[in-house]
Amino acid sequence: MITLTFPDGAKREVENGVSAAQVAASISKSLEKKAVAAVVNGKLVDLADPIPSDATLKIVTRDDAEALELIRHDAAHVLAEAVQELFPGTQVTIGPVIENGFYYDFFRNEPFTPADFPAIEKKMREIIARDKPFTKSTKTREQAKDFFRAKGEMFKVELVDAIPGNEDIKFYDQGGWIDLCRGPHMNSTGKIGGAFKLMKVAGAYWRGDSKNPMLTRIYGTAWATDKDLQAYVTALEEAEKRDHRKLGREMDLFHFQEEGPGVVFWHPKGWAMFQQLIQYMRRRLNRLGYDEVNAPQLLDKSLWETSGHWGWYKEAMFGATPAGEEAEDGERTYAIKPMNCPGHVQIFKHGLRSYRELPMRLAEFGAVHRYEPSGALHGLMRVRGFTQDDAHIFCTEEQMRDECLKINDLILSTYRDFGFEQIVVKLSTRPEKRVGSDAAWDRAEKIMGEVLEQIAAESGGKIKTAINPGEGAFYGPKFEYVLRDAIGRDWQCGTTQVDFNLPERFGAFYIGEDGNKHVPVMIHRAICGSMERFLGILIEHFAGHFPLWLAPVQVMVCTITSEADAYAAEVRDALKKAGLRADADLRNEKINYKVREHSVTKVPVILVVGKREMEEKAINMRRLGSQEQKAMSLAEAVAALVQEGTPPDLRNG
RNA sequence: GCCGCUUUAGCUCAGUCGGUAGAGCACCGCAUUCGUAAUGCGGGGGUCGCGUGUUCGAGUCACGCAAGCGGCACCA
Repeated sequence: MITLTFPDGAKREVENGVSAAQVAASISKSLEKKAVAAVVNGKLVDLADPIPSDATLKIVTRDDAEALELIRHDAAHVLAEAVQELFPGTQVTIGPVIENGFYYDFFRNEPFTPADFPAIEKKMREIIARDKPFTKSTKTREQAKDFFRAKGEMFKVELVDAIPGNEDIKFYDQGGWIDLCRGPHMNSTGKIGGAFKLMKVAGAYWRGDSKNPMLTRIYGTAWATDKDLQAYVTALEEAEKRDHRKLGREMDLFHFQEEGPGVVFWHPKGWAMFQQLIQYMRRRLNRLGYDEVNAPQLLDKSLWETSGHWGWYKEAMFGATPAGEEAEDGERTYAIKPMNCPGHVQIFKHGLRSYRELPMRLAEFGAVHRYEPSGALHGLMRVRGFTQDDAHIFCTEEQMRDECLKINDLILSTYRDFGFEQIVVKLSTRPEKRVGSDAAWDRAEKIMGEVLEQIAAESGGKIKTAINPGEGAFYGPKFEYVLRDAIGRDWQCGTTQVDFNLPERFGAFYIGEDGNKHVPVMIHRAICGSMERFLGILIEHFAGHFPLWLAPVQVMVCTITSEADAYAAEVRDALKKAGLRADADLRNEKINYKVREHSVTKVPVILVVGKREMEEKAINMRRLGSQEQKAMSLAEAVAALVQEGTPPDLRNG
């Protein structure tokens, strides 16, 4: 006999090796019917699995949170069966659960298209209606491979080979259709229900490697209830509405055009925001002992050979030579900078540096260009020309830890100023492609690891941390700061990279207290990362409804009749004089029309002026997203807007 | 870069079987001076992404290229 402990603490003695299904049946008829899987000792398992020893047991019903991933996983299997039934000869590969749904990768000479979805979904519903049980069996490695070879499923044969030797080769049968699977599954296909939908087709490399063949991936979403599915679809539509490319056009912030793939044309309004962002960062850096510099856009490629970038990243760099055939240095190849570090090392190297000058913090809003793969480009989020809020800190090894913590404070407080509270810090360790000795990497990673622990400890559990093995830069380990936006998407923005290599490669040194030459440690760091991308994130985070200090046009003064034109200009000028970005709409249009137009372009404050206001030196204020009207004197309005429009770093308290 | 899809007016989109292009908004003009999300009337605007081919004839069909979109891969 074994003892089972239920979530409520109740215990029960049962025969050794009974299944959760039998336990459920022994508790009640209704539980037997509702049970779809079980959690044994914290692990999700099949309902039919025998329970070998004393354990905690939770019977999972379809309504439980644990069932959702099973619904999705089971749906992936049903998708594969449906596809093979409809399109014989299609090979199946893998079909995992992902956030909000599942996908399945198929190999077929003809690609699928969304036009195939209705037929596939119909077939899936048929299979679900059959409500066949999922039954598990195991095969030996050879049996498994023979089984798939016989069916021409060559990708599956490869998968069998990839399963670690100590693991069972498990199969799930769902009414005759059988797939290799680690499990677990619910007890029958009928439990999947109807709240699923195929979403899109896409290409994906077999086993995630671009050297492998391309498969066709079908993505689906699946939920416990139709209501959840509908909520998800609605959320997607909402996300689409705040797409920064759409808002960028509607708000007249920027554009792209064919002659400049991946480079931004910033319009006056977008550039106003860009400048606000830079000025905010600049003020913060000034107070923290950074010196702003500017290094050349174009430098002889030898500098990048020295840094190692030419070796690793040549394919992703823009080269440049003089265009005239008669040019004196026609033979020389320059590179447009993809990074600011070599430039900053040159500034550090210029003149003899003393340990007294350390830490030396050189900051630059550096425009860099990278030849990103065409398929990677995505609005402002991934571009070929962008501006980094970059800085390099030259310091001693002893100062490194403290500098990393200061950078951490700067990054976290910056994100807070923009309303990002949920942040994850990840430590990326040495990649395969790297420079420098293992001893140097050991030291750097050790210190970074300790700093990471300190960051987590000091945040009181608010900041989550993680390790990304092998994801570091080629010259050193790095912290990646990932923030979560208003609709739950994660973005990697800030980064801190510790570098024991580049200063040495460039022959940078300082004179120490002992009178000898020492190589400094270099810390690379960015807060926003790319200003373009950060603005894209802000646009989507705020859905265009920016806080007043960031809004491209802060105030629009609208007249009701032309009688008030002169007064409206006076109001606008008063606002401008107070440092606000204001404009006046004196067009001969109805006030409804003006209110609508400026609301559509998301101007946060509309000041309406008519005869009444003109006579009283007053305004009538309307805020974006509200229909409320507030009458107040012009002086009051200016004072209130100046107060509200003050950037967070300049506010008192 | 890879797979798939898309590209028609500034924007959103229609355009049948291959017969020489259309709407709404925007823009311009006139009228209207009006109190918080679209005033009316009139007008101008397109080498149908670029190129080649098929055809008597191409926005429409084929091929190539480019850019964009959705993924994958990549992201110093």
